[in-house]
Amino acid sequence: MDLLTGLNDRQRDAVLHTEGPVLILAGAGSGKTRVLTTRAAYLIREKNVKPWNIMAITFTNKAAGEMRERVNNLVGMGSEAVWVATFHSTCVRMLRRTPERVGFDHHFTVYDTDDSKRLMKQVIDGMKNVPGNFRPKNVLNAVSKAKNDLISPDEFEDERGYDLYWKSVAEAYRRYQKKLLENNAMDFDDLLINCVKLLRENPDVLENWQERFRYIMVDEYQDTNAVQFEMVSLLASKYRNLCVVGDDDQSIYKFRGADIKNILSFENTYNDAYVVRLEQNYRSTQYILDTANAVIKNNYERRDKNLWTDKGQGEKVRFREFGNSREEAGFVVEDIIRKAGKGASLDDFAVLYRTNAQSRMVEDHLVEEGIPYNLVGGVSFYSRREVKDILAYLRTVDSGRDDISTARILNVPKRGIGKTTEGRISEYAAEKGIGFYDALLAAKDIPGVSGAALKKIEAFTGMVEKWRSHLPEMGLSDIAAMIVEDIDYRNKIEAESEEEARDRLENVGELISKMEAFEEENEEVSLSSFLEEVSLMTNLDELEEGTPRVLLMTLHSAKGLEFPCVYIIGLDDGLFPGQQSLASPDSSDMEEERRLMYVGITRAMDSLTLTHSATRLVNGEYNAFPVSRFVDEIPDELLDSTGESIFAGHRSRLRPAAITDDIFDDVPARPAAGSAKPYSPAKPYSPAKPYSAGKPASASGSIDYKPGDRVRHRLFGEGTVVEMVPGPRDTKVTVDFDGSGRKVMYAGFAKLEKAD
DNA sequence: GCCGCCAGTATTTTT
DNA sequence: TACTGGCGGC
Repeated sequence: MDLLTGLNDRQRDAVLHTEGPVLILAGAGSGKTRVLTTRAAYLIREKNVKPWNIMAITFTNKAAGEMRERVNNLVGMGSEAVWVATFHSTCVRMLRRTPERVGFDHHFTVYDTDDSKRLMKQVIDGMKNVPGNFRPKNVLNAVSKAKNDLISPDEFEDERGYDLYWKSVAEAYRRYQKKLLENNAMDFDDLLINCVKLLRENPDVLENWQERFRYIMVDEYQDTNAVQFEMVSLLASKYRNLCVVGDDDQSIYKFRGADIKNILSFENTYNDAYVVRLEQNYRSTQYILDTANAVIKNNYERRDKNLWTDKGQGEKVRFREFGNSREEAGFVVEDIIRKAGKGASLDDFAVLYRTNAQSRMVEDHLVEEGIPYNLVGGVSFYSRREVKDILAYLRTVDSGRDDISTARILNVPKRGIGKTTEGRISEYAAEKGIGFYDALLAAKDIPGVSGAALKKIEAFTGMVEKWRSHLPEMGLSDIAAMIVEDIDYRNKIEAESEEEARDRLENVGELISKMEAFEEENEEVSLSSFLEEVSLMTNLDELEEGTPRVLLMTLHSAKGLEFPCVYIIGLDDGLFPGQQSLASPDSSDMEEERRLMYVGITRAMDSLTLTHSATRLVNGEYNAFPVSRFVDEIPDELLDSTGESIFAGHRSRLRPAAITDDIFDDVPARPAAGSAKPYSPAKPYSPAKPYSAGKPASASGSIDYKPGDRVRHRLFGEGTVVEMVPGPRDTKVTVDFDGSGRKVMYAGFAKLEKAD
């Protein structure tokens, strides 16, 4: 039974209990992925379950990827038949088999948030008598909420139609769904909803999938919403071998429709459920865990539990206060430098914050110090304009029913087909009940489309038809290259904006490389399959390993990750917990913020630092904030907060770090935080590309050294340049450091100085 | 049809 | 502060 060696009793229990409903309450860092993967292997090896009868569902591609790899390693032969996928890709795969059952054809496309917004805008523009303040984003939010609760447009109107505003939302919702169907497209929510619909309305299909998935495991169960719950329930209702894993304390996606009650009341839904609690934490030190426990126990809506570890006490959790956010960020960066100087790898560090805007200040300091970092979040590669443009071309070529994509590129790059013409075409399309692209093909019959416009439209459709005719024999990267060539993208984009052109073209190049890679990795490549994979990608999936770098991300993005050394910045009442949760009459909003804090604390393995800034620039104006209440919830004996506060009363518990702290032993003393200096804006800089790990903020820095030269680095001291390789964005420099050995770094980031 | 200016707005976001 | 979207002038 070598599978079970190394597991603790509880974990073993969870693995061995294979039949019937099982709830695994897995605290942070308690080895749940290991349990899930071992469980799959155990089912196959010891219980003779066929690999294809096992399904493991996760939320992120990343989690699915990790699980896949570990299952492959444990199971060996046949492991690829185990179904490991995200909710959304599971739905796509199920829907692709029989899309006609829910009114779609095999080429259906998946709309991302941007596409959905465009569509909703079209819908609203086509409506009369809309209320003021009727913006696509707001309407879409309401619609998404309704969808997550499985409420149809009609039900929505029945429930809330008495109010004029909500009546309009219901109408927009209805029209939006109709348009999606006409465009043969589904938004993210629809993937789940249509999947549930497919299973509910087609007993034969349901039966088929139930037979296929006899053992179902769901990861991060606390984040499931009503639709996901329904989908899992349907699939599991025949064999009832449903094993869910989660931690109610880590439920942080309520705003996306996640319902914590799904995990809290699992035993009510399945009254014969077997419950296993995993409470031994393998990640953090005792001080860190005690801190996490102290904070989370203030929540009412949770299952009581107590995480423990045998890792030892460790260091106390540090808390530092500053007068402004610049000092706060400066401290964090100096501290990282200090620790890195003592031998820590930059990969050991993560800086976590509540809102994305907070990254800027830290980025400034990192850039200034020449420390590589990677920002998770922001604009993802696949949402960049130029990438979406090319993808829209591909989608148009692929299906011709995706009006949003076709409309997007009709005049991109500019070819003189403006709003007026576009309006006439969509009007005609609506009149005839045909698609936008088909209306373009019939442009000559459209009244009001003049000779010049007609010529341009025909040139456009001519190109699309040509590309389409090449589809059968050409690879998709070749098609893409052909498109870029035919539309003269290079010149057009350079004419538009000299400055961004280089970046844009690089991104387009990268997209084509990704296609080539996709063609190499997959046996059966079609344009549709590529577009499908891409539509379900997120910025978290673009995180590449490589040059050691500090990670910057929101607390939300950090869930599921761990780091030896974690900084949580911005512990200000009003920022974290946020203003809305403070003002909310619903205590569950504050509880969600607290869970977020819990998630943040439990990311840390050995070292955790919390910081607070008394003043902060928010939305362009200065605000003063008290210390976060979450800090107050940590008992004094767990905190290293160095002295007492010089702030008058309130919650501050300490004197500013600079006065008593030895942390700044190698930097000039700075003024006390209490005497907050007036803010001086940081010097201008260009932010790093979020998706390009460790690449430089500005590649333009002058390089005055060459292989063989002696150079000096901020962290590693002096060394000799061994090699310099120019890369797409920056030059990779290899240096043999006298003290720290050989390192590879990007020139723009490393800020090497010539030493002689 | 295109470009530029002004006004409005601003958490978190697995897919 | 920083970005986006709408509208008016050319």
